[in-house]
Amino acid sequence: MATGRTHRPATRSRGIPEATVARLPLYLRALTALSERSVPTVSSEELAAAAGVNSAKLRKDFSYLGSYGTRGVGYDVEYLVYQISRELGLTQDWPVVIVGIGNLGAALANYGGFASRGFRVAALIDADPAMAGKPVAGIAVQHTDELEKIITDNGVSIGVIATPAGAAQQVCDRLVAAGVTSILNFAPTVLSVPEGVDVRKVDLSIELQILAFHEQRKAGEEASSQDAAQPATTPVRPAPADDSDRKGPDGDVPAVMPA
Amino acid sequence: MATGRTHRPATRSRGIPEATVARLPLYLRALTALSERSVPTVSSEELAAAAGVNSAKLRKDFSYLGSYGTRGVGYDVEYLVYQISRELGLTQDWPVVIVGIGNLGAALANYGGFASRGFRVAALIDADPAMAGKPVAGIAVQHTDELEKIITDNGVSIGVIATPAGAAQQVCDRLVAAGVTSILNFAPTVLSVPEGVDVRKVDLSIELQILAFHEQRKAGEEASSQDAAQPATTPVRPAPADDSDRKGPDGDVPAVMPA
DNA sequence: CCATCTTTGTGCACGCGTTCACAAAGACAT
DNA sequence: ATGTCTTTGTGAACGCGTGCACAAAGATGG
Repeated sequence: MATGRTHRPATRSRGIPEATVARLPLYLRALTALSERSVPTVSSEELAAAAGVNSAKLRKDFSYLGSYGTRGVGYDVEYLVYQISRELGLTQDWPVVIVGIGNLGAALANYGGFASRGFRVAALIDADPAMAGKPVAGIAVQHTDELEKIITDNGVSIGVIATPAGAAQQVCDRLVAAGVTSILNFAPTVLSVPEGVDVRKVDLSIELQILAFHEQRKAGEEASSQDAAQPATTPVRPAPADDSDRKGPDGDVPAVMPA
Repeated sequence: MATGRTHRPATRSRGIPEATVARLPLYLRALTALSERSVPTVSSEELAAAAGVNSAKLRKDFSYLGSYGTRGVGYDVEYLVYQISRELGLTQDWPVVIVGIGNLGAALANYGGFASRGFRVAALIDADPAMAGKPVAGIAVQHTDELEKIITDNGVSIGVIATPAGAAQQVCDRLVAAGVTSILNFAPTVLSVPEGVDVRKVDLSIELQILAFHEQRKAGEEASSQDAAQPATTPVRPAPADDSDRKGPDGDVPAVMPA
């Protein structure tokens, strides 16, 4: 996923497919809920329903971890919680730093799900000197100048970037230089990192745009013609030397455009 | 389930693959930046680098939209911005409601990227009566009781859920019943919705757990054995008939072993 | 101990997505 | 015009992920 250049297999994570890894937290959450209700065992069918996936997929996912089920019975909830936690590395403590304590950064710092499972907010960092010392979520914000020291002193390997887009790459570079090897990026920018550093991005506006696409498709089966027909700026084609037999702006793939 | 048609095409959105749709916002962002710098044209190679993807992939993605490039030159930036915007449905206005104005909800309401491109925060809704009338990001929070009326009056089709997990499904149901057909879910829960409703989820702790997995792998190439060996609760196996030679909690290298 | 029933674990096939590699198309110089 | 050079658009191959369908494994009852 890293925006680096080389194309890593990315899926050869010790034999466990990336798609499976992405679902393990989902299973873990469902299992934890069952555990709190003292449910001793669960079948793949039940657990799959709770996690919102196909039961065959769930069984195949678990098969990558080992044979932890009992045929005819199902899976032992507690045991599975432990196994998945261990596989995800949640049995150890992960100190995390959040850089950029604006609205979003503060919300993340206050987010309960953070500290709940293995993750601990080691520090909050912001570039604004006025923020320094101010407590957010019970933790005093520190200035960006301290970044390198904080990372090394606390052995932080996971960083969260919640800065404006303009500062993200610079912050990223400093985090990586200081030893961070996993980054969760909330800034709307593509981060480029060296090989071996993982980057995952959470991008609000991208998600909304994807929804808008499907929404338009759903609504625009027969009534979307006038909306996009007259934009502010006329969609003039770049005028390619010869404009005679162009297929037209809509080309051969009319997509949503009415015939 | 999707028993209606051919088992959930999901990707047959009129010829444009889902994976491509997910990248269009990325291209659009890079193109917008170029546009602001008054760059007239851009090659697939340059744009791909800016978006952090492979150039062949980018060209193929664009080919689904039509033939908008000029061989030997590249793509006209302005024209492409328009085409992608139109394809994503960003040439029209999308009123959005945010339900759950806690730390996260408030941060989302303040998020600039929201209103910037086609999306408009039509209302903020919270279940806490004390919040009602209080302005957040310049908009007065309204009580949950008004939810249905707000949706229908404003013609809202996109809803953002930023409530606690416990309330998410209920809120979701009400949104859908009121006419919302696209939901962006920030609550750590699996939402179940009827056919025809799109749900995208943004889950902080899942992203962190995925990072932790890779982090553990990177760090644990030779030192991960003792960490998980002594958990608080001993990972007792559910005691199957035979417990002889289990691979053990840290006997990794399970199933698939690369040749 | 045997028969039956439940549920796991997985072989297999299929389809989507990615990438390579190259022919087609157009710009540009002569 | 013609040739050369650049860059697009895409055919084809390959690999990953998904879901079906079933045999193996174990529980349970007689």
